[in-house]
Amino acid sequence: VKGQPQAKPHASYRIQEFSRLAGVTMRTLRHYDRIGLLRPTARSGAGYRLYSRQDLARLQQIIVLKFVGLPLTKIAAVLKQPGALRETLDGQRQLLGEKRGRLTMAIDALINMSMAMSAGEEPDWQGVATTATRAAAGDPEMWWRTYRLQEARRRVMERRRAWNATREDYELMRDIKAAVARGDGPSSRPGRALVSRWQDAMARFTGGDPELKWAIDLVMSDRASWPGVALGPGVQAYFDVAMKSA
Amino acid sequence: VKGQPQAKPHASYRIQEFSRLAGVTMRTLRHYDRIGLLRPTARSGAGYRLYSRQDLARLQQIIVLKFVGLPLTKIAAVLKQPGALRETLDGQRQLLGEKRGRLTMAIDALINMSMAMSAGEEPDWQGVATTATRAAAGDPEMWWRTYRLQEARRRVMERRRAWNATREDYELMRDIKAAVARGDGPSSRPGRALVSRWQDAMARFTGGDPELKWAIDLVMSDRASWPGVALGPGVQAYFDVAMKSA
DNA sequence: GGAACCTTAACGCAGCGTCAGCGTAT
DNA sequence: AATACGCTGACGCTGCGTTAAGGTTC
Repeated sequence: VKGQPQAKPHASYRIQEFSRLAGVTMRTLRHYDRIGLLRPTARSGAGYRLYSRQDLARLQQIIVLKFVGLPLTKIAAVLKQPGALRETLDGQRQLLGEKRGRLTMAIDALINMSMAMSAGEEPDWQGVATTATRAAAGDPEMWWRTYRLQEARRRVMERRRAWNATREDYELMRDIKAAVARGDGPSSRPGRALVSRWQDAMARFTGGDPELKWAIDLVMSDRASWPGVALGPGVQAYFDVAMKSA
Repeated sequence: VKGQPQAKPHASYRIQEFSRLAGVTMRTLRHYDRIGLLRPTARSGAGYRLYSRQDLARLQQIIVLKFVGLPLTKIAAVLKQPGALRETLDGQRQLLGEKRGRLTMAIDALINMSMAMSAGEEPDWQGVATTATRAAAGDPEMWWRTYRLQEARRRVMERRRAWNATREDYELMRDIKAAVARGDGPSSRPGRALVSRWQDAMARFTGGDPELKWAIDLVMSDRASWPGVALGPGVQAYFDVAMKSA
């Protein structure tokens, strides 16, 4: 009755074959069906689920979104409203970054405990407990901020290594310094042009990476602790404006 | 009846005060009580839970162990058998490292998708899906290993930056090279002494950090891809023996 | 006697794994 | 008639949050 050799035309995969094809379990597929996340294209007379190629494409999207940590309900939402995808993913990136920060803290705690025990001491339960409760509460206390800052610095440095500044960039810095020296602020007429040039440069630097943008923002907002890299308050003002309106 | 001003002597904290003291919710305390993880020292006549200082100490240990990702059942186990603590923590370190690796992969995936979308393209759903299923399965395929390797390299490099080699270390390397040149292998009589010196040096380098040891092992086992750092197969043999028997 | 505090019991949550009990295709 | 495959419940798991309905202390 069926003759096609390769391409199954319609909705020809039964659940087992389909699950192996996609690398998920059958139980998962039934679950997705029940909650309405991925309904098979058709059902056989006996009620067998019949999946198609389109189903596979959709399932792969689901897998990816699950991999980046989205809950199934949000996955359903973004698949229904693809316009919100960008935003959702960017938010997710932020979130994963924080998670990684906490993981790093936990790993560091383990290292410290390990070292203490190697030295025959008791681990500092109380100290770690304080850090832990703060981190769990998402408390923006010193410790936590420090970690986010570290992560942010790491990212900015990484990017900077892979980056080679163009002549434009140097000219921009020169022009901004000159403007500051003349007393032109970022909201003056020539200043606004500089701000927009700065934004362009930043966009090139970040490559449209919002996490990197956040990182830069974080690092710059910590300028109090920057040692010798004083840009001067005038230049700083340019940065602030460029950042806020970007 | 009670007169002590500061130090509550016996079991004087009721649940609310105690929860605030420790930074956990009352519900959590009740939960721990029910599952037998942390029973209050006493109960009042009316059945109120009464916690003591010892309870606080134990709770802090629990908090720490939870922070590093141990499930409550395992926490109960290691608190009952403190001898297994070392091992448990080391295993946990390994596990968290892997988790962080997967998080990094997810973040990278997000970055790639973000870049694709910025360029007006569709994200590579299928490609990411493959990676995702492999990572989820803990599949020791290329990708996965690559990530573990990257992490391992990062750790070794980090440590190396903070490390300054002593004269002993240089002498050790010289001696080993000499031994190899003479044809003495790691199982020869003089060779065994060198192996044990190497182990000592490694112990100093890792500071008793098993994750770092794993990292070194991983990086070294990938020697095929080391570019110019050829130690020569003779030296390599020393390393392998030292590593295996450490 | 009212406010603040305590108790137990029980449902809900996310994302499936894992039976159990029963049809279907071949 | 055996075997592999499919179906729908329904409970279990983790670590609590969150009512609900009621006692205790001051």
